[in-house]
Amino acid sequence: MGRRKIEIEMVTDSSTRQVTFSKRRTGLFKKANELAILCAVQIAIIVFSPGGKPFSFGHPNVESIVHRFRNQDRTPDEGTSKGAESRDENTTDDNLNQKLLDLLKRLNAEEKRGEMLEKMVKAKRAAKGQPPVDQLGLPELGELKRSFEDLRRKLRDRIDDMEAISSLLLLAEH
Amino acid sequence: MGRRKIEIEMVTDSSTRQVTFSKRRTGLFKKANELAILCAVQIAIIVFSPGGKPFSFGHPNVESIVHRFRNQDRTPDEGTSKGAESRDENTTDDNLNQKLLDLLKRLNAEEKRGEMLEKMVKAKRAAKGQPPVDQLGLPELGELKRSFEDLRRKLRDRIDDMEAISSLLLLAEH
DNA sequence: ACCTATTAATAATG
DNA sequence: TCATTATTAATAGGT
Repeated sequence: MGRRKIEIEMVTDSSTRQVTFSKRRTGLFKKANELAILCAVQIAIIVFSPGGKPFSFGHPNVESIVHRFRNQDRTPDEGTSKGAESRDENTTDDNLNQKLLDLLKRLNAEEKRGEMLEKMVKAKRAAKGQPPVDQLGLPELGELKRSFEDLRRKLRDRIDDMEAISSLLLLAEH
Repeated sequence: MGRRKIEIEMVTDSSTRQVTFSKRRTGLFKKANELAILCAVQIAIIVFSPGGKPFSFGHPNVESIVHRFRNQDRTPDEGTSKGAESRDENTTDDNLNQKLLDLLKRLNAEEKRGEMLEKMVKAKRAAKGQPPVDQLGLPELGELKRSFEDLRRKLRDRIDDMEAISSLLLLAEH
């Protein structure tokens, strides 16, 4: 739909590619907005430009949709209301209970990890008098970084768990 | 672009709305795929149908893009390499050092908080024999939920800190 | 940024 | 949901 038809393959000229990206990103976000309004649905788009810059569109916003997606909350409004739906509340509450236990287990694991990091830094400091972190050797720096990244990953998972639990608690509250 | 022009407002007839959703979702994903290929970029779309069912498109996949977005990793290839940039490394490293200390302080604070939660649950269990969480009274449930939400907030903050630290460590590694 | 010839998406219909 | 097609909307290339 332009002056001539183009093949769907990488645009080789980087300047042209950037222009194409801008135009098509605009078009895509416009389409997404129309879809959201026409059909009253939630939608999120994340795209990184050729230069690595993030662009996003969200209706109503990106985070809530990512969150909903991660928690896979199916809320089909297809209201085939079948009254008296086999009270499987026990299952739900068992899940909640199990999730709490898992969470606490992870809390302990990560406390240990946090202590490890702390010890590591302290050991380094003790060994070299009062050397700030920038005095650490390259290998240790790498190790420290990996530890942080690992811890961060675990924390993210834990946050997801907590969100799930919060939801369940909210439900339990009526 | 159909037999007649339509206004961008919610389609009232639910059947028509579902059809519109299907068609436009297909079109949107196709456009997203073209954008990804033409411009060699990463893109993710999450959309919930009018019935609440999740649909997603990801190039190369949704999760990695959401992750990259959350970590806000800017990797602009705009290589305006200015050599020898005024060595303010001391400032940077002092910041890093301070951030590490702050982080460790928070780690301790949250370990305590985690223990509190654990104690709370245990106390409840002890008091009532072996009652699962669903046996907690409403006030206690609310309290537990608030604790979780508070802890979650703190964890989020800590993740931000850790990301900053990771970046700094990456820089320090050259 | 803007223009516009041309292609592509899609609303209505079967 | 699938196919057709009249019509509108997006956009490639040029300025």
